[in-house]
Amino acid sequence: MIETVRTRFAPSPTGYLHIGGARTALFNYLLAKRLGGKFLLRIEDTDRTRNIAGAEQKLLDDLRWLGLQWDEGPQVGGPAGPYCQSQRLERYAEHARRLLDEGLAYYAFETRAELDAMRTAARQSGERGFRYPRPKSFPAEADAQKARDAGRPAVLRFKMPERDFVIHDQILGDVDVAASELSDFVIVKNDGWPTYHFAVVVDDFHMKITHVLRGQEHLLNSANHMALQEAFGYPTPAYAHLPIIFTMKGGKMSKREKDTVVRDAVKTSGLADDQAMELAGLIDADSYAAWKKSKTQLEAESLQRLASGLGVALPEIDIHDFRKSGYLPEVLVNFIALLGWSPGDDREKMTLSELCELFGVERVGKKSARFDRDKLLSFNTTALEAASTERKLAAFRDYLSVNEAGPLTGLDDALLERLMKLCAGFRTFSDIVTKCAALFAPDESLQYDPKAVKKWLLKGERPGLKVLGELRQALQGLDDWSPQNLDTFIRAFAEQRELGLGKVAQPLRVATTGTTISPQISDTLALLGRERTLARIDRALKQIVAS
RNA sequence: GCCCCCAUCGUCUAGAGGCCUAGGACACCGGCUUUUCAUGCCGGCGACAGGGGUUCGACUCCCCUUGGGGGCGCCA
Repeated sequence: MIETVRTRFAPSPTGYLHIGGARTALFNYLLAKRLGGKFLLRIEDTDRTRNIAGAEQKLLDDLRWLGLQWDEGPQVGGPAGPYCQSQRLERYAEHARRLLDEGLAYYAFETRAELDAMRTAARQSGERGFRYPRPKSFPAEADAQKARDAGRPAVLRFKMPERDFVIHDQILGDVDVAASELSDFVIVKNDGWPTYHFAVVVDDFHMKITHVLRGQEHLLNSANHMALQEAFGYPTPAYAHLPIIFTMKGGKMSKREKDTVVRDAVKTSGLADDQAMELAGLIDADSYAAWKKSKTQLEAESLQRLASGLGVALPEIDIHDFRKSGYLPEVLVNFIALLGWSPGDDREKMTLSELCELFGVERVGKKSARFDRDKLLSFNTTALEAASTERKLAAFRDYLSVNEAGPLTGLDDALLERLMKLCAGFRTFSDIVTKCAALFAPDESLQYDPKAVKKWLLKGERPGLKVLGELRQALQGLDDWSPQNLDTFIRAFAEQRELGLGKVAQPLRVATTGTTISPQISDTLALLGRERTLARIDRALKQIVAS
């Protein structure tokens, strides 16, 4: 009988799904679909200190948003559940018991500080990395209790076989791991919870996982896992270690990139420390100093506050970031698929179902892939252009739903559709917002971009202001406020004064939107309506002349 | 420091010894379209890291060097 292919994605609930995780999830999903198997989702929440409330739900939402629905896992169930490791503790305990009874695991009582000291010493003196010194004889159960009573930690370590391992990797080929590189690693923590290495082996077996696709940073871990599988008599799944995703600068793409961007912005802005701290809403000068020296990361909210205070945009890292920026999920899926994989020809644009047909581990490369935001943007632009109105409308609504309420939030479908038409060529939904938000904001809140005002209204002899005044008068007499008529009117006006259209449109645009960016001017005015257009021009005339 | 992985245009990649004068996409540069922004269209620039082998022949195979990256947790 041919074994059913079963893959899994096993994130830990520490935040939103990020690009690297999404790629891993996607490849596992594709492999399962390609081979007619099942894709499972498992939550690895064995680190109680790192678990973040609500993160699991976010993870699931992001996965679903991408269209990567799991066949078994949280919220859908399945025969191998529960699918949260925190709900499978008895199983790990049984397995630990088994190893302990067979003399394949033993208690260890070092504190973290002691271990740190041992590691430092090992790294300084020896050429080898640190290996935990296995005791001649293993402590008894009673010793563990004694240690705990004395306030010492008690963990369980696995007795690593003294031999080399060969990882048969479907992407990298055979990778040798020397015995000297392996050590008696911890399988049960002091709090009684399993470590990742331990839980993953137990669960992958009981969930009948046949293929494990994960990031290359896990490569050497596989030896640990194989040793454990051997100890339990469990088969080793097929391994495939995916190339790491880099930032354009090189180096693993991680949330840290956000810190880097803001840190650099703080430095170039020359902002004083106390001002920066106030912006970020921080009170602890020491932790701020540590952050500034790249030693720590700021928590998301402070980072966001600091970034917007400095007027810099945080780079998108999490899938949710891209969603908020107005990317299409199908584009993200398409683009992420190309990070380390290619169909083998010049084809680049593919839907999820096409990917399901085409995907294969054989075509996954070994080289790490840089995440090229420009190319993603281009993909999004093209896809948006090609998408049906219904699709775009739904996506636009989704975009608005994940962004804080703005001027466009309450608009009806007809209006949103109209905006998309007027903004043809937009690259993300955010483009539409930047282009149209001013039109739906209250007149009083209008901000004038000083540069735009200077260039189009105040420069030289102020021809712009003069034109605007004349325009105001002429517009006053115009009753048919349709875009067509406005267009005719503006063209005629320009022709009459022998002015280029820009000389007419730009002063109008600045006066009515405060910026040089908006839909075509006739549409801009039509959208605004007669009264508001005139009111805005009056307001501009008054404010700018006064300045 | 030690171990492991990787190496084709700036970036993602095609290339499985002769198909390569190395193809595509993004970026970039130039031009066109244009009332702003953004699209769109046309054209251009642009790579086999270096050195040794193997072979009639190497981008493709082997070795070394160099460069890049990852791992070395009671994180996953």
